[in-house]
Amino acid sequence: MIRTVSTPRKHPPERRRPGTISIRDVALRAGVSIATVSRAVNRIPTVDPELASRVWKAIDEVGYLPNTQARALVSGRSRLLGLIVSEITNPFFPELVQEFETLATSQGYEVLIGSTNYDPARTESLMRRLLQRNVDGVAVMTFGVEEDLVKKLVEREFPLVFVDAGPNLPNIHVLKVDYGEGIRQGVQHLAALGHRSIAFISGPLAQRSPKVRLDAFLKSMDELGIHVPAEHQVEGTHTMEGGITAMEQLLALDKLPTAVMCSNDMTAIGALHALYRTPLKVPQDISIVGFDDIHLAQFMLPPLTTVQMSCRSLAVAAVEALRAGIEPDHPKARQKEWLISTRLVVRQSSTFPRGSLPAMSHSAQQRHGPAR
Amino acid sequence: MIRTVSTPRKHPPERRRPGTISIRDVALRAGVSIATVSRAVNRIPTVDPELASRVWKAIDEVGYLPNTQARALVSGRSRLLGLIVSEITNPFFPELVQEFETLATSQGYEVLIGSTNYDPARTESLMRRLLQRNVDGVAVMTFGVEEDLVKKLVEREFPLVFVDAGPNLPNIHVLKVDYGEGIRQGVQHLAALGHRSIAFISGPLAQRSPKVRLDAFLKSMDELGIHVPAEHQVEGTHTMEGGITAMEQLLALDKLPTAVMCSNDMTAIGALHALYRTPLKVPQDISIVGFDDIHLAQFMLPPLTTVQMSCRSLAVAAVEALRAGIEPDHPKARQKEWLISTRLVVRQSSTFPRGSLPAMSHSAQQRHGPAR
DNA sequence: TCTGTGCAGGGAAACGTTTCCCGCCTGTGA
DNA sequence: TCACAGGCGGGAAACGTTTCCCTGCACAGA
Repeated sequence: MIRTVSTPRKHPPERRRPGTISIRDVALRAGVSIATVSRAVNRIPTVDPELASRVWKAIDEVGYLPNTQARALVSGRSRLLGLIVSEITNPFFPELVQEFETLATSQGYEVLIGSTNYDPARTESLMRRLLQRNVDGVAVMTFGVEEDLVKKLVEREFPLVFVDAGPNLPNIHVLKVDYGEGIRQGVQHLAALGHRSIAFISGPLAQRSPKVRLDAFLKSMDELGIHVPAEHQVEGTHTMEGGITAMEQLLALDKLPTAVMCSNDMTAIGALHALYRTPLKVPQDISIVGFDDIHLAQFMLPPLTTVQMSCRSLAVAAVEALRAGIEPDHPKARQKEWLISTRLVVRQSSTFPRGSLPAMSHSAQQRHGPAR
Repeated sequence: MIRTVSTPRKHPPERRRPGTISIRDVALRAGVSIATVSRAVNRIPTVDPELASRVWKAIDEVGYLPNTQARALVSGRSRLLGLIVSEITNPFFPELVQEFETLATSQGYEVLIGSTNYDPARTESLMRRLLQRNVDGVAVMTFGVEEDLVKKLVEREFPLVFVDAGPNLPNIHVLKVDYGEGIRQGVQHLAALGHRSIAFISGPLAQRSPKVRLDAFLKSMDELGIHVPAEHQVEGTHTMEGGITAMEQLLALDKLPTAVMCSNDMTAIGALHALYRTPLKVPQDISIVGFDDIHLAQFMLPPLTTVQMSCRSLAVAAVEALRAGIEPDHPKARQKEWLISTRLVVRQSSTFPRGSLPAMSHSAQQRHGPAR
């Protein structure tokens, strides 16, 4: 090692974790230069197979693991992805996190998860931390966080993935969820069963995605020529508590709707709970349809009819879109929008309204019939 | 800059992300050395206040954010904590993750979350990734993963936190959950109500924590002199599905128990669902008691009586124990065990067994009475 | 045999910090 | 006024990689 000007330091500090072994140890043991070790590790094809195998043997013997931070420092890429969700305790998100994590790690990325809890201060600090950690890209899966909260990331031209809508800028990818399709299926399913009085419990309408879901519902109803009175549009919070409260509002009406669609499954589950406390039976007295198809949905009583938005598709698209933004020669680097489809999953929380036998075939009637 | 031997490189590669600004830019702008900037940023008191404020002004103007990887590389500390859970989709864990994350980030640490999904291969790769990322410490909150899966971490003397039990080595901290206390309260609660035939649905007994919970139950029953026949100990999986299956096993018995304690809340919720499909009423015909007190528990029908293990206490202890292991002069550096208490939360899924009025005061009877 | 070409592999720069070490400046005491 | 002590701040080493550049060797062609 060549020293340039000053005298060598007297007491080189022992900062390394004792067990840590570096590329230098491998090079020493294999009798090659560290450059060659690096090339072998990164599977550069020009390295002599004989040398490479000596290197791999040495790596195995000393138990070498490349230091990711040094790698990141020099290569400028951290192989870290940020994943921002609204609240990790909402059961939809762990499922998404799990899929995202599995995909990302299988492709050599690590995931830093942050939940905003709808708190701007928390989001702000989250952004700063992600920037400091030099994440390669961030997926903002919040279904409607204010965009200016992430403007720091936008400014620095980070690869970003949004759901539903995002600023139209380079490096910004948007996962377009096709709410229309699934929600239309849901509305038509209820209409086909004979429902004409269908209420909707929305999410917090200040957010983008809940608004879009409500609009999709109203549009589908309009297509069928069914009027939705104002008192049949109730704003919830996308939580079970919100679903309970909203359902109680509907229950207080003079004339109950015969079916209720909900903006997400937790809301629907809340609605079910509110109904359990009444003499009303689901689905005989009132049909309930959810949205998301979280794992819990199929275990409800009755199992919840719901519109499925596949976590897996969302995660796959998010990871692929991020990689497209990160890796310059990715085949889909220019693709800005990624479509996520939704579809109805009919279970047992929906049937024909009491008293009005539907104009449908016998088999369909059976299929939609009550569970117990 | 002094070059030693070779000629300067001709085309210094442009690897930096365009928007990135380094400590050098700040130093330039503030007219000080990078050493001074570093000292100012780290609030070293010897730096002249006048200089420091110039530095902070410059930092603000250029929008400087220290690069964590470079910091980690030189300081040997990544300020990353690993958090290993069994499966993120089990509702207990997101609550824990949220608490842990909030605490860790408020103390300047970032969290890398990994779920093992009970898959050794996945765990293996998880460990390798954590080591490569140079985490400062790892909390293994799996309630019973095989210890040899983490032996790489143990070998390298990483600060580690286990739940319930771990190898007795330096740098290993153990969160001792006092299952006994809460479970005894649960058993005594049921016994006081008059139950003598109490079944237990355990978790997977190959794991450590489920075993400990079962033992605590048996011990408490033994203390009361109540015999537990073998067919009243059913092994579940700590999932809702497991709870359903296990409850169905119990329902198939000639003589039903009058109460069932469950090793976790998801199991209890599964048991409730299995019972909904029968004419039996909870709690009038059979009492159900859970364990964990997840958020969902209070929204069950009826709201679930359960033993609370505070996520928050667990997270607080885990983070503090990790810091104790990481920071050499932490006040509690020598503390190896951290006690987590549990306590019964009485809701409405437990009451006296049908037909046998309990020998208790009127007020108590009312308190434990059926909800609806 | 000599020159030219290609390429594998080694030396060292660079990434952005922290921190050691030393020089210089200021202030104090004789 | 000068010597000396103390402390602030700057220069540069070090962290563990990747990758540039260049050397030296093998081999081919004349």
